[in-house]
Formats: sequence, C-alpha cells, structure tokens
Amino acid sequence: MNDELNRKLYEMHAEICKVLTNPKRIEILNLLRDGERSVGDLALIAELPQTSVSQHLAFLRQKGMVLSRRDGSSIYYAVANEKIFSAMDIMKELLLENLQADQELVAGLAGGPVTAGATVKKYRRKAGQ
Amino acid sequence: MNDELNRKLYEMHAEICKVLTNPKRIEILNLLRDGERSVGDLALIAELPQTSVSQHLAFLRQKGMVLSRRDGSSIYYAVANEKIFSAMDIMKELLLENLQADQELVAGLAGGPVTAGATVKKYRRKAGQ
DNA sequence: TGCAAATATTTGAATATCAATATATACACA
DNA sequence: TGTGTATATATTGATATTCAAATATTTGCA
Repeated sequence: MNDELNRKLYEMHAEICKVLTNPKRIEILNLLRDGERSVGDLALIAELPQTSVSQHLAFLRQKGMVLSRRDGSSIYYAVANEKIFSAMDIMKELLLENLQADQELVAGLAGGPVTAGATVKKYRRKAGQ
Repeated sequence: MNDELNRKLYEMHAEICKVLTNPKRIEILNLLRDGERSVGDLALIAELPQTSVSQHLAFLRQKGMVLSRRDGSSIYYAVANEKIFSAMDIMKELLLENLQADQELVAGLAGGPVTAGATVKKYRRKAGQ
C-alpha cells in the first residue's frame, strides 16, 4: 500500500545526502561551523571562485541545508540545522576508521600469509580491486 | 603545507558519503540493520534484480561499508561499522525536519502575506525555484 | 540616473552515475 | 566431469554532476 511512499522516502533520503558528496560543499559547510559568513568571505577563505561558491550555496539552499540573509550588498549564509555537522562528523569517523582498518590489513599481509589469512578469514573486507 | 592533504581529506570525505546517495543502497543498508543477509535475500526482499543488488553491494564493499562472508554457494553481507546507521538516522531526521519546515512555510503563506512575511523575513529558506 | 561591488544564474564540455543486459565465475551435487 | 544455482563483473546508453566562463541581477553610492 505505502510501498510507493516508501520508495519516495528513500529517494528523498538519498537526495538530501547528496549535500555531502562534494569536497567543496563539505569545506563550505565546515566554514559555517562557527557562524554565518558572506559568500565573498567563503570564496576567499576556501580559495574558490565566487561563482563556484555561489553555485554550491544555491545547491545547499535548495536542499534546505543553509539559510541566507542579506545585509547591504553582501549575503550571509548560515547552516539551517546543526544536525548536519553531526552527520558529517560521523561520516568522517567512519572514513578514518576504515583507513585505519586498511592499514592494519596491509600490515597483517606484510607479517606473512599464515597470520594474515587468519585475521581476514571469516569476513572479507574489500574483495576485488 | 598540508593544504594538499586537507584537500585529499575533503575528497575522501565526500567520496565515502556517496554511499548514502542512492535509494537502493539506503534500502539495502536498512535491511542489514538486524544482521547479515545473503545477496539473494536482499534482492528478494527489496524486490530488486540480483545484478543490481550485487552492484550496489560491490560499491558498498569497495567503500568499506560492508563485509562479506561466503557460506556454501551463498554470500552473506553485513555492515562493517554500525556508525553508518547513526549517520543515516541523522540525515533522515534532517530530511523530515526540512519537510516539516516547508509545510509550515506553506501554511504561513496561506495565512496571509503580513504574518507570513514576518516569519521569513530575517533568514530566507529556499530562495529560488 | 549611472557605475561599481557582491552575488546569482546560465551555458557548455568533461566526467560520473545509473539501470539493464549480457557474460563470467564459484560452488554444490550428481 | 557436467549441470544448476548464486553471485560477480563488463558493457552500454541515458541521465546527472561538476567546473569554469560568460552573463545577469541586486544593492550602494556618486
């Protein structure tokens, strides 16, 4: 019955996560951690072309992740919901823990096939490539 | 000095977040919430072609988000780090809160331009489109 | 009104992603 | 060894994303 609705929800869920899949957007969001900033400031600090910053801000705005406020000729952006930082932090932790696991895997392989085989036998991490 | 390294980190951070930007991957991850499942089961439950499930699992595996274990002719997948669920949950909360905010905005606009104007004056939510 | 600064939007080319199809591999069992 | 089942990989065409360059809009101020 609400199969259709579920699918729609998954789509929206995936869609909003796209906010975090561009390195420049992540950098911009990080710059907004300690409060609002103007477009020009963001461009200056991140060393990005204004037009690029503006594009990413438009995207973030369209997804409801940032709010904008005009003051004179400048426009200030702020994060709409601080929860985005929690999500970012968790994903970063995941990234770092994965990197660490990979490193341990490599170290294990270097230590000889016998012990290495034992540590990766039950579950396979990153088969292929 | 580590400007280059920072950029690399942002890239990897953005890259790992791609795990969450496909509705089918989100559904698959949700199915793994209560433990491991075989590829066939996942395909059956999610009503997706096996080849599609396999592709998404390969992607998740390549990003280190799932581990696989072979048992006979079946291959069982499990989430590698439960933190991914926290990130998913937060993003979903964000989504729902945004939907709610939009709804309130619409309700405000329907209530007449005077009060509506007052509620959205300071910060702008979703300018354009 | 006209000009400059700040920001936004549009456009096009390169690249990435997706789903579907076809093909390949690994295992179990006879 | 041969066959069937489970899973993986490769390819292809359609669609989406990205970046940068050009252009447009808004505001402040002379």
